Amino acid sequence: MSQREKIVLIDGHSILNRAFYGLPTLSNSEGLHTNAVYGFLNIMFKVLEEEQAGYLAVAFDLKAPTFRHKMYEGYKGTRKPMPQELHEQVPLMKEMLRAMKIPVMELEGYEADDILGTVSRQMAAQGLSVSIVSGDRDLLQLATEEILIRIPKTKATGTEIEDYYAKDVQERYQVTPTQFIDVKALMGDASDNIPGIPGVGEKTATKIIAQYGSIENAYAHIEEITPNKARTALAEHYDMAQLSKTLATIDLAVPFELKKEDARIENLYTREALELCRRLEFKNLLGRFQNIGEQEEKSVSLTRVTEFARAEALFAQIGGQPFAFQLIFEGQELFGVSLCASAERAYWVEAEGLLTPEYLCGQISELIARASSAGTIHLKEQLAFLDISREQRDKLFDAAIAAYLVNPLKDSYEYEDIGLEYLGRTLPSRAELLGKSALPDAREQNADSFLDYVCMAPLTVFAARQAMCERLRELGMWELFEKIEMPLAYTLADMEREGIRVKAEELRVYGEQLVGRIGELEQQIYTAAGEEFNINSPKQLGVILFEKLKLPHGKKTKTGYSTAADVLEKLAEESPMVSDILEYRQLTKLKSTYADGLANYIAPDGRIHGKFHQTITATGRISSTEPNLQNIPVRMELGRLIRKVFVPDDGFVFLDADYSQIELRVLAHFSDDERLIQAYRDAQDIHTTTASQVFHVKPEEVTPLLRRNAKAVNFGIVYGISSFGLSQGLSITRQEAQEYIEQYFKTFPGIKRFLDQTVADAKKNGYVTTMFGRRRPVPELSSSNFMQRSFGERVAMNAPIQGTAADIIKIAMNRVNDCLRSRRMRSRLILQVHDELLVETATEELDEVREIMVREMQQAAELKVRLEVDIHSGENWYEAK
DNA sequence: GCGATCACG
DNA sequence: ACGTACGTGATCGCT
Repeated sequence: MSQREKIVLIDGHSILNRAFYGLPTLSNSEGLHTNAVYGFLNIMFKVLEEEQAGYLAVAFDLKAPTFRHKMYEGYKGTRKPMPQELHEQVPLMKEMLRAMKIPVMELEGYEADDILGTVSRQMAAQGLSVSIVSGDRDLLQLATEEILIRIPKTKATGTEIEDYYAKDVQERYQVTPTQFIDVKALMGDASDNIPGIPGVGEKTATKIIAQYGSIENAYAHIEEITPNKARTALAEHYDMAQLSKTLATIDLAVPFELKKEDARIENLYTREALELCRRLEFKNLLGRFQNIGEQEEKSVSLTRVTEFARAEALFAQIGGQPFAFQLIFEGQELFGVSLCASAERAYWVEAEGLLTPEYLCGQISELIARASSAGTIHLKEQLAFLDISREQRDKLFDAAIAAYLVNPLKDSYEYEDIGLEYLGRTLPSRAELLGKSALPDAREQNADSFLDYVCMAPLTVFAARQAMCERLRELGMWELFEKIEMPLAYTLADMEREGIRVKAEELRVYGEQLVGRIGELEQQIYTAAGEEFNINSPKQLGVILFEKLKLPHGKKTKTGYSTAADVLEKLAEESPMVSDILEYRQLTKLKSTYADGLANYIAPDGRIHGKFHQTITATGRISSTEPNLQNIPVRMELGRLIRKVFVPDDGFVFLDADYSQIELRVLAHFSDDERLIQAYRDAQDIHTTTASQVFHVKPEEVTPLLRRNAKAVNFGIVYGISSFGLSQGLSITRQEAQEYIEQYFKTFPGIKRFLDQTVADAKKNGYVTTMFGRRRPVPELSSSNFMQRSFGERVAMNAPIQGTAADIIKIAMNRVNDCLRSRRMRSRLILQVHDELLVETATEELDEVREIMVREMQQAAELKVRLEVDIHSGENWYEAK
């Protein structure tokens, strides 16, 4: 390897561009796009490591016109503007370079190319070996025997770099680097608006220059040039060719000087750069800042406590101080508890011997009772072990819920996410510390990492809590957090503990009935197809339907023909087999997901204890898993029958209450639209009223079809209307859908005003909010991609509506649950399905519970229209709907 | 692990 | 021109 000192010169905009288009969209919690900066840094680090260079500088273009503009007004005139997502990353990139003390070279009147050309010559003259990194092949003209041009390619497998010294250019393009200019001048360059010679492309240009060496020499031998077309073109446009050559020539004598010493790489990993990497959430790069991390690392002492007396002393010592804790468990089994009352000292008390799980849980409950506050992560999951009285509840702080409210778009709210976001610290994740091991194995195999792991959560929560609370206050979400979301954690824990009773035997019988019919259909389908195949494979089904049977195929998916229900329904007339397939699909769905699926979740107590999640959805709704009890069939009768196996305990009945069109009512409230509000005040059927007003017919003349259309429009409005979406929903043309929408907005001008205003505000702020202050960031709104931006607009319209409805039912859930429990009633809230609550009601409490549910649901929020609640009782969920 | 499909609000 | 209705989760087939 050469002993000469090396300098790397980077073509800033060009590499940012490459990185931007080569990497998927990436943004941090502030909604800043970061993929170009990230990709740039990766390319930069890769090159520096490969070359072991001691010097580095980056050149950028400036906005100001260059000498080329003065020479030729069309120069770069029609170039596409940089997309906003890339544009906003340019200042971030420069900030990062400044933070790393890397010189940024810019000069008014010149392009980065000219600076790179000039500086590369200066450096080479000082005896350095020079590499220029660019995505732009125009720079190949700068290659010499000493100056290397490096062109990175972002591929799926990583970044690969093409290297060009002068001889490599010759080899690859059959011309010298200098001649490369002449080639470009002849063929022109659309992206730079270099005009070139009409009719001359790369092939001809290369041939001419390879033969004659330059445009000038070619012109001197103009009569020899072939083909004829090229000869006449060059003869006619020689002036243009010379202008093009001047435009395409990189200026090597720019009045700019890079001082070698300024470009010396001292330490890229400065504190400022670390801060910026944290802000941009470049997790993978943080490891490079290890030294700083270590300097920052305060000495934290972790203590494992296994003796009863020491545990007693510890609990006594923590006393009434604010603290953070984490119960560590798997399933029902508690392994111990970690806790801390300072950021420097954490303890792990292992459940062992005299330190029984019951004792530890009792001690933690006791500490909570004595303390003014206690923090943890994922409180709901720990409540099974704790006994926290109603009065103690508001002392508890769940950092996952807080982090979710601050940014509901993340997919994880573990301690490492919180450490990074609120403390700027990269903490080792569970996978890094323990791998895939179960807790007892991890404890045995690596006691030190296990101790690190269990202490991580309380230390993080203790340190981050204040910042998190401040952030919630700044964002106007403190009350939402304190009054709705934290209490909800207890309500959800109660619901999960109660579960819902399921008649296992009846469920089995239901499944058996399906099996018979599924077998019949299967045979019919095979017969019609003339062969056996897997009907559940869209791929195989597509081949049968659209290739073998030659049925007309509708839309396609990425992987082939679509066989989705809406496509098949339009084909049902073509062949009875298609109807069989649709029925087959329906039945197998019921069998696998519901009959068999649900049976797997019935616990020994005869009940299903599904989980409700509070930190999943972008809008504030809760979600349900293991199993999902929020998507039990109801729309089709056969599916709906499954609800008969969901039954109340003996001596109880179900009371099921649901909000009537809560989202449209929320919209009426937000929009203040007189007609919509009046419609609700008059207690009319809202879809009929909409149909009557939009289609200008008397209410009594609204046909079922008109009502159906109006209903679809109302749905569309709530989803963030678009003519395309509505046309899909109604199977009509986009033009017709557009007319419906225009008519609708004419009828309800307040709604149009509100939706427009909401989108405008969202674009200005970058987020939307609900009635109770819940936020949803909408980073898609600043996208230059039409599809993404349109999605952002629909989200901006929908999230405040869906989110406010979610806020309201959460309030109602807390109140209903609290009311039942504080009155010491036997009835229990057991399910929530977005606009519906199910209470397992003691027979003797039926009237009282009905009153409580209706009252609390109606009064959960005060809107400009009444919140209507429909309520039904029954011996099972089917009857109670 | 991901796409297609379909169950719900 | 672009080409989707908003929000979820479970199951299946396939790579």
